Amino acid sequence: MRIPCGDLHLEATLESGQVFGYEKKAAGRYEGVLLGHRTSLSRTESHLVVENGHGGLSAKKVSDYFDLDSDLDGLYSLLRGDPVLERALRAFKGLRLIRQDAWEALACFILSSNNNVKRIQHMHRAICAYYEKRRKDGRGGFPSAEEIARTHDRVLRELGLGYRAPFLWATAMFVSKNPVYLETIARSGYAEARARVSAFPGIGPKVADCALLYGFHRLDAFPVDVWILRAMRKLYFGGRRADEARVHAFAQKRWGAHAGYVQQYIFHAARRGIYEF
DNA sequence: ATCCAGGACAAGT
DNA sequence: ACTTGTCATGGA
Repeated sequence: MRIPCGDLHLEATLESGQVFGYEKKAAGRYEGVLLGHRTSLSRTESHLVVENGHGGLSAKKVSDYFDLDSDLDGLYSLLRGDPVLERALRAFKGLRLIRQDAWEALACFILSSNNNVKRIQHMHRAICAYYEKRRKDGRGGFPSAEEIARTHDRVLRELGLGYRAPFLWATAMFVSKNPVYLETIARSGYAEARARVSAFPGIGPKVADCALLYGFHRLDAFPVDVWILRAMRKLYFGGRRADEARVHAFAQKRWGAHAGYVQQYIFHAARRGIYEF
């Protein structure tokens, strides 16, 4: 399948810490389970190339997944008006926020606390492998809340999740017993949605923002992790030790509905050494 | 070996 | 309201 798209930075999109299920197989080529389908992803100059052996994926679903129908011109003009953000734009224009599965995003970012991207990817791979192996059908991808809730949390520890295992298990239990709750969150305003997500065990303000941004496409969410904190302190607070809450409030006031995208560009630029800390 | 990683949480000021 | 110690685990 070939999808016309001039403005998608595939590498930045898949490697900027918003999804953990894609492996780079070669320069510019990735493999992973996209909306439940095993795929290989790559680009030409003008198209996104999706190889999907078993079928079942439509161009529209993929286009929606990569947010390709959203016009980013408003974001780009905002980024160009700020010398700090302009540098990130120049490096990673076409970085897009994926509309990934809400449950998977929620689960993955429970695993992200006090952790690094490489090991989160490793945990994701271990979890998928475990559940794929014990399924009757050959279905791939991240386990549903029901599947995880059915497992003993000792299994999750053995998969290497550490102290996060009981957090993930308890959240899976709640979500599987309250199947419409994620939709309730999706319909809530930002503050209420953030409070609801934060009520899950192992989810505080930062992970809640990640879940809202990546799992619910709430573009006003602004996750403040250690990278964002460092970058924002240096770039916007003159090196002062502003805490997470102040940085969060500053970003939402300054960037509003674009805060989530701004965060993604700053985060990736900081991690890739654009701002040289 | 010690420190750090897309933090959360409880306990102590 | 703000600071501190602790929680598994692997890589640097």
